[in-house]
Amino acid sequence: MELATKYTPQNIEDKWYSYWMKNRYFHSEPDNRESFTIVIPPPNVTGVLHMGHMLNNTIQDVLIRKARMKGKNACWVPGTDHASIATEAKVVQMLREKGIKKADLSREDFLKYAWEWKEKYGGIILKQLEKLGASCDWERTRFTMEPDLSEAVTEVFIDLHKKGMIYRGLRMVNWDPQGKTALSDEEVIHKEVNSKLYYINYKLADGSGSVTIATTRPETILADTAVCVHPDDERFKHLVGKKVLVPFINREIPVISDEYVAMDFGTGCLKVTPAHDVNDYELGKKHGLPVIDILTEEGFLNEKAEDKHYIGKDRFAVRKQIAIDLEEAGYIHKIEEYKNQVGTSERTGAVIEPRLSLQWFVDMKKFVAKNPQVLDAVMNDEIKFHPAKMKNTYKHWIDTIKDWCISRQLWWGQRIPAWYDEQGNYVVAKTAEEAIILFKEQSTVNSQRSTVVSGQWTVDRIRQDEDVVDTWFSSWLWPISVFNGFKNKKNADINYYYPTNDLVTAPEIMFFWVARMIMAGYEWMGQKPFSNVYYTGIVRDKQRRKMSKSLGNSPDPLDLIATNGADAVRMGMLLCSPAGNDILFDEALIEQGRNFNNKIWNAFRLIKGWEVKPDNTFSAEVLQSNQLSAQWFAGRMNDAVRDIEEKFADYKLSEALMAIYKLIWDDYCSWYLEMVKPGFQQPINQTTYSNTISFLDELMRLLHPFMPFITEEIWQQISERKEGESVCMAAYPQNKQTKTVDMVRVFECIAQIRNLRNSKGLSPKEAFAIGIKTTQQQAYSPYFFLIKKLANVSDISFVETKQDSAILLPVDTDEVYVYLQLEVDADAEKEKLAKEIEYLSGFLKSVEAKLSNEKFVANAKPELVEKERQKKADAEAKMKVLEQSLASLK
RNA sequence: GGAAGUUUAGCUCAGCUGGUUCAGAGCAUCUGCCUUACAAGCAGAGGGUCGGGGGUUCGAAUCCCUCAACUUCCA
Repeated sequence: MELATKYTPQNIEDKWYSYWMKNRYFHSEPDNRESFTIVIPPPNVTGVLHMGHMLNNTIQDVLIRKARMKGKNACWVPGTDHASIATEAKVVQMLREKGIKKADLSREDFLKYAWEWKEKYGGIILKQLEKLGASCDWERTRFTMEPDLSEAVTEVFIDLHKKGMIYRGLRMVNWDPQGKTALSDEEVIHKEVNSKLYYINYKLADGSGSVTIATTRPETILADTAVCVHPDDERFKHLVGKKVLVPFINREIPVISDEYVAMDFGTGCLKVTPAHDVNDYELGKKHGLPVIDILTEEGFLNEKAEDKHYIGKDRFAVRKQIAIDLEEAGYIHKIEEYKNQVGTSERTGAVIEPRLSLQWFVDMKKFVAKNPQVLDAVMNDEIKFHPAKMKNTYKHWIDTIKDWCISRQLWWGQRIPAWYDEQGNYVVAKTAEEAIILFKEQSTVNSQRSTVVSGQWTVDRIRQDEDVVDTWFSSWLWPISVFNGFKNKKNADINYYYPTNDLVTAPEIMFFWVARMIMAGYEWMGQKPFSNVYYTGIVRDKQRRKMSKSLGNSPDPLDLIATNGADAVRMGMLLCSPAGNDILFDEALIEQGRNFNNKIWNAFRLIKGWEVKPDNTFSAEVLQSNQLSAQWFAGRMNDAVRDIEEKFADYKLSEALMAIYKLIWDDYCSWYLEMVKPGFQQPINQTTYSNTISFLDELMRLLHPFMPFITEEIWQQISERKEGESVCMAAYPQNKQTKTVDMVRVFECIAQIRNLRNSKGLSPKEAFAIGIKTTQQQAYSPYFFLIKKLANVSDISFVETKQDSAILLPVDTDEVYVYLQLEVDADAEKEKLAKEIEYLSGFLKSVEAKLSNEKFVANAKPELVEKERQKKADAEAKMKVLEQSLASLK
């Protein structure tokens, strides 16, 4: 059957993925082999595959496939996380489209809809990963909200609470008025925005004048409870202790002094709004100021704002309106353009409102103090970061760690296992029944302390906390919970797979996830969760812009796969992504991958088309040449395998891939295949054919982790394979001791002749004879056949002197004479030679300078000095050749 | 405002603990070829004062100082 000249991945990829699945190659069960485990960074159930996922999962797949071929028991656990805010928003929107309001639903009904939604759409992203070729153990797919994993979350919450590392407290938190929930610090993204700085006059209550404050948030003046100046500020000293009136509502508030105020910012007078600013809150606490919260959970002004013009309106609408009103009423001193940082919600994009509320927190300082390995393991490389520079950022975060706000005012997620009685006392327990027991115990303890706590505790008289925990509070348990390490601490899976080996993730979630997994690992397993963390870059477009839906600059990965094949896309992504560097994605990269596919495909076509005959029907010359060629390539491959192994060890995947690319394209295709290729419609000898096939077999195995599909297709075709065999499970090539063949001079000779043809415009079809002057005939004599074949030379002989008409080509320290009746441009030749002599003499001079420098000879390592001497000798020999040929031109 | 990182060819990046005239790879570019595996290809070629300045050293892309630009993280 004739094979097409172009490789078409489409049918091939689906065919092999089904084959792999059918044979369950990706499924892992504990056995006596060494384990190699990766847990996927669970994508959101709401997610669809984007370029970042492509990169991230390609890398994981390369690592896991390689480990599998190395004979390890490879297990890549897939799954998704429930993404409480994002999913809840999606479900709310879906309901709205159906005309249902969330507020009209009970929690149970809402969750029913949410689960329905999850069942319908939650698996999309995992299906998409199959297209990429991801070799996940799909039988182990987990979801952060499935019962076992949820139970782990509850247990961990209770455990931490018992250990005193979870507390409930009234704090200033990051409030997302759109999601109507608190967020952790990590979920807030600071953005610089253009805004305005309003200078507003506050009248003194005694009528003796006014003070001017500066603010970017004039709507919050209605929540002001003081004006503050610096105690050393001479301008305002006389005002301290007086009262000023809040515009419009004329509330009397004091002028206080505190060193917190920056005298040189704005007017030096700061309005203090404890309910709506973190710093003001602290200031308020210090000075005993009242807290007036004028905002609702949606960010609308409430009745505490007093002025009915503004009550019930959105904070931004009020900001505009009040600015106008203040101006009209003559309160505005001036308005300046101003750039400031505004926190926004990572999920909804809403501007974050600092809000005082009662939330649950993890005491992170205590946690880290209890588990010092969290920092130490990373710093001493027990957990290696790739690239290592990420350690700095990690350390900084740990050193300045802040408490983690884990409660979310949502329904989609694990409900906080805290129970309240009618007096507002609470206990933390798994079930209502257990809570009641705890309440009773607590009451006994309390009454012994003679504090009488009244109350009857029954299931219907206590209520569970309405809130759920942060999704990351599930995710940080992932490497443990996917193996049921909480449910059954000693089960076979967790014993076998934990700690996992590699984690591949984006640097953006180092704090969200990586750091917290490390914390959880030490706290509950007493061990690190993984040994290596590979941080991928961010996928950007050519203009370095982050790829995003809103910019529309991201190609659809599935389209890319459909048109170019997964192998091409994988290669395109990997080639340009050294660890930790952003990748500037360009479809031209995929083209390179596609071309590479095609190159491999055509090499395969060539070999497949050969007619094979027994060795004894070939001349000794051909047999010897082919044997040497095979030896040479075996040596090259062996070097490459070693090199690739080193690059893998350093997690330099793009370099490893490049090494394979060059091995296949340059060494195998451009050199080896050309060396052994028989003439048109000529047969090839059996031994060479077998060698060529086994080389290709090995190359396919080397490349398989990067380009799984084409390698499988070809691997299956080049030899008889048994049912159930796959390159997935074939042994990864290993470095072995082989006899290397030095063909450097032969290659250079060929290159020089080709170069001559090129520069002289000679047809490659026109053969000519050459003579070689060398002291090392054995470097050439076995290769006459090859030189003739690859450089189209008709005859080769060793000579002592150059014929007048011959053209001289320097090859190392040898001379190659080309016998051609050719007009030689003597001047141009002379110039060329002169240039080279000049270069060499410069080189010699620098070497001699080194050698005559006593300090160099004295200080440098002896082998280095020896090397320099060798360099000198070589250069001198080469110089002689050049000078002779220059002389011969004269 | 605090911290870290980056700066090497047109582009993306390698260059470890100083030591081949050390400046390298892929892509792109240019030249010549439809040579029956592949034009998605073949054979070649050209491209860089290693961000600027200063220092240490026999010797600096590599170490130190300084300036500049960019990026990221934290507040």
